[in-house]
Formats: sequence, structure tokens, C-alpha cells
Amino acid sequence: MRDWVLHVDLDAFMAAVEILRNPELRGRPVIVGGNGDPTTPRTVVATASYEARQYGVHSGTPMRTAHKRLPDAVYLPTDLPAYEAAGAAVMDVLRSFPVIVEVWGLDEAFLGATTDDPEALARDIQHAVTAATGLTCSIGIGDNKHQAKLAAQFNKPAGVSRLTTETWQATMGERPTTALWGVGPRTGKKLADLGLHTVTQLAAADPAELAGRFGPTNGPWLRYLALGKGETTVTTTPWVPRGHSHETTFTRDLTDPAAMREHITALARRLAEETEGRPVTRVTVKVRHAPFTTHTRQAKLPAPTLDAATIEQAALTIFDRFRQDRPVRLLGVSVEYTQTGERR
DNA sequence: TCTGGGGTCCTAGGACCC
DNA sequence: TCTGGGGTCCTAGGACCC
Repeated sequence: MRDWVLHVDLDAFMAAVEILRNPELRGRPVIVGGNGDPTTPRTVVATASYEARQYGVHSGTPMRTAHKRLPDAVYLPTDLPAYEAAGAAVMDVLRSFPVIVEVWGLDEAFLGATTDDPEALARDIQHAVTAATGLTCSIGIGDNKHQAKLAAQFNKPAGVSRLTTETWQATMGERPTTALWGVGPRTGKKLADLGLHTVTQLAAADPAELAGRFGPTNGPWLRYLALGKGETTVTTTPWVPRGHSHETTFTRDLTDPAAMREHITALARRLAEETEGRPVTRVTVKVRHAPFTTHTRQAKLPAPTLDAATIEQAALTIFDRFRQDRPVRLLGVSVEYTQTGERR
């Protein structure tokens, strides 16, 4: 018996929940996102079913692009409460197994398991999830979260894959650095500029050079990822949110400052209602102008507060620090809470 | 690909203090 | 006087992930 980390990843989650609700959709391209109207500008796909992915429609594809490629697909608005309920049902199934369940968002979980046959466990979990909820999932098996997370993507949908320290080099070595969980396109480009294209090359890079280019934490961390290392702790301790935010992209740019202020107030009021008793220590306002330039301004409050009027007033005061003469595409407000263990 | 919304963490520079 | 060095806090922005 030894310890394993498993990553459970529900397949095409939001689309799958919609198909479950309406079985007539099965086999058709189903696209969930925005308000469900694919002609609305400035909206994107949240999840596409596998039938839609064949036509190049993925999460993040603009809805209008999806609509051009797939005019006859089924388009549905995002129904977060339905997905939360479906995700919670899956987590309950996972908890019925002798494993540690760490919920990781709506449709993912890491499991800590001690077994001789992790593939058999993974298959049992898949069958139980499908029997209880009708949803399918892919499961990755690894020595740590990084390996399990990557393995889950190897064989989707409904697959089981193993990626361990033993197989890391053979499996990952020749892949681009962006295959690593945490290396995106920007970092991939910077690494390529240093002549580091593959995982093996990054693993062999000079830590001091990486630290110089990416900072004292990020530089060494990149090499650590390339070596196939990662977090091994799986915990049931619920995540405590650091903060909370709301933002709105307007279908057409806002030009009226009074309307902007009204919107900032409304966003701040919503956040004040959603603190769940956690005092707010900092407020940030985000403004995206046309064409797509984004700026933030923030302020630490004189004292932590739950008071809605104080939070709204802070947001407005911060908003007034932006120049007011440009059309606005997006407005956002976010709050940070007192962190446990924070000195103040 | 005319580019959502909700998160997290890190970095760099300036202010300020001793 | 013509200018140190370290520590901490604050702010704006970047990058990544789902």
C-alpha cells in the first residue's frame, strides 16, 4: 500500500449538466455561456460539449465566433445554481470512498488515497459518479497534485491515466513548457526567449538565471514544476476566500459618468451584502476602457468594516481617481477580507 | 479569438522609518 | 552635509487558472 494523489475532473461539466436536464440534447453540439444568445457581443463560451469542440469551439471562444462556426448548435445561458448543485452531488459521491477529498472549484477535486491499485479505485469512482449523477469524469493518478492534474487531461473524456515521478521524464520531457500546470503562454514565450522550449530544458536550467528573470519565488518554482514536483498534501479543510469581486462588461461602452457611478455603487452594495460577516480591509476598482486597456486603483480602509455605506463610499472615492473622459467597457469592484493570522 | 467573470499569488517601486 | 542600508507597508500591474 502506498499514497497517491488523484485528480477528478468532470467532463464538459456545464454542458453535461444541461444535457442531463434535457436528454434530447444528447449527441448535439451544446454551448453554455453568457445569456444564451450567441449574437450578444462581448460574451464568451463557458463550456462546450465534445460535439462542439470538434468545430473549434472551446471555453473562452467568443460567442459570436461560436455562432458563426455552429449556427445550429444549442446555446444556453449559464445557470450557476444548477452547476453548484450538480457539483456538490459529485463531491458527496467522492466522500463516500475511503479517501481525503479536497474540493477544487465547481467541477474538480483532488483525492488523497492509500491503495495498491489506484486504477481500480479510479474506475470504481467513475462508475459511482456516473451511477449517482449521470455525469462522467476523467481521473488522473500521480505522486502529487501537479502530476495528477496533468494526467487527468491525457485521456478525456472518461479516462484514467497515471503520471508519476518514474514516468515523468519519458512522458513530459519533450513537451513544451506550457504543458506544465502554471506555465501559460506569456511565461512560455519568455522561457523560449531564453532557449528553454521543452520541459527537459527547463528542468536543466540554471536556477539563478531563472530567479533573475522571473523573481526569487517564481524562477525556482518553474524549475520545480519541470522536474515534475508539486504539492503532495490533500486536505479536507475548507478554503477560506481571501476576497470577493464582481465585474460587468457592458454590451456597449458606457459614456455617462453618472451611470458609471451608479454601477460602481451597485457592485459595491452587492459585495457588502455578500461578506458573510467577514470585515473588508481593502477595496479595489477596475476600469477597462476601449479598446481593451485595464487599470485598477485600490485603497486600504482606515479600519476593517462590514458597513455597506462605507464600502460604497470607498469604491466611489477610488473610482473618482480615474480620468472620466473615456468610454468604459468594463467596471469592477473587489474587496479583500481580514486574513486569519493577519497582524493589524 | 474584438477578447466573461471570479479567483490566487507574485513582483516592483515608492514611501517611510530607524 | 550632497547622501547608507535594511525593513515594512502600500499600490498597480502581471500572470495564471477554472
